[in-house]
Amino acid sequence: MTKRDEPALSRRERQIMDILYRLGEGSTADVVRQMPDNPSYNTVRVTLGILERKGHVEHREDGKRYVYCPTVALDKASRKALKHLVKTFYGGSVSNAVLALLDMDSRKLSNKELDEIAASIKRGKGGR
Amino acid sequence: MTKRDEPALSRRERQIMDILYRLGEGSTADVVRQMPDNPSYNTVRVTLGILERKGHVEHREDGKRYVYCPTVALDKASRKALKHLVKTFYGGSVSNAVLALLDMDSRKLSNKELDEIAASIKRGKGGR
DNA sequence: TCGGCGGTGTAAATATTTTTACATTGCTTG
DNA sequence: CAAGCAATGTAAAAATATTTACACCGCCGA
Repeated sequence: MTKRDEPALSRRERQIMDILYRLGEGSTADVVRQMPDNPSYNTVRVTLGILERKGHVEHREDGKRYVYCPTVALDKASRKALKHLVKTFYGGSVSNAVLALLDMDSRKLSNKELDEIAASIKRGKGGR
Repeated sequence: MTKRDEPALSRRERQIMDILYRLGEGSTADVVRQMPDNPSYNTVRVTLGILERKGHVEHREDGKRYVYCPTVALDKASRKALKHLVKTFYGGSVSNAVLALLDMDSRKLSNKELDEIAASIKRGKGGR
C-alpha cells in the first residue's frame, strides 16, 4: 500500500490551507482577512471551491454563507509537515530538529513547558 | 525595517529548493535524480535558471557542469520554515511543536540524543 | 415594493508556470 | 577528423493557476 502522491498544492491553495489550519475553520471572508497580500474576495472563494473539488476542504452552511475546514485532521497534516521539514533541513534527525526549536527560543519557554518536555523525554527513555 | 514579502515559490521551485537544502548542493542531474515525479532534465535545468535569476540559488562551475546551491543558508531557511510550521499548526507554541516531535518517535531516539535535549532544556531553565 | 447588500455559481480572460524543442559548444573517442 | 555525448542558452508552446466579471438569489430596511 503506497500512497499515490497527489500533486502538491499551488501557491494560493497552500496559503489558504495554512490559514484554515491556523483558524480551524473559516468563511471566505475570514480567510480573506488573514491573507497578507489581500487578494479579492472572489479569488479566495473560487480557490476554496477548487480545494473542495480536489477534496482538501469541505464546507457546511452557516446561514447563507459557507464555512470551510480541512478534510485532513490538523494532527495528521502537521505530522506530515514536520516529517517533511525534518527530512529537508535536519537530515532526518528528529533530535536535531528539537534542538533547533529549543535553541530558537528556549528562553521564552516557561518552566512549566520545559518540565513537560523533560517529562516527555523521561517517558521516551523509560519506555524501552 | 520590515521585510517586503517576496512571493512564495511555485511548486516546482519549492520542490527543487527542498532538494537542494537536503543535498546541500547539486548539479541538474543530481536534482533530477531526487525528483519523485521524474520531470525532464531540461525542465529542471530551466527551473534552476529561474531560481537563479530570482536570487534563490547560485551556481559554480564544476568542469563543464553547473553545481547549484541555495543562497540563503540552511539554518536561516530552516528557522523560517520551523516558525511558519509552529504558527500554522501549533498556535505559535514552540513547546507543543517539540512535544509533537518527541511524540512522533521518541522511542526511536537514542539515550544520547535524549540527554542532549535534556541538557538544552536545563540551559533554558538556567539562563534566566 | 424596490434597491442594495452580502452571499453563491460559473465562465472566461489573464497571468504564470512548466515543459518542450532545438541550437550551440567542447570534449572524447573511433 | 568526424560523430556522439553531455553539457548549456534560449525561445516558444502548452498546461495550469489566478483573477475578474457578471448573473442570480434572498433578506432587510426605507
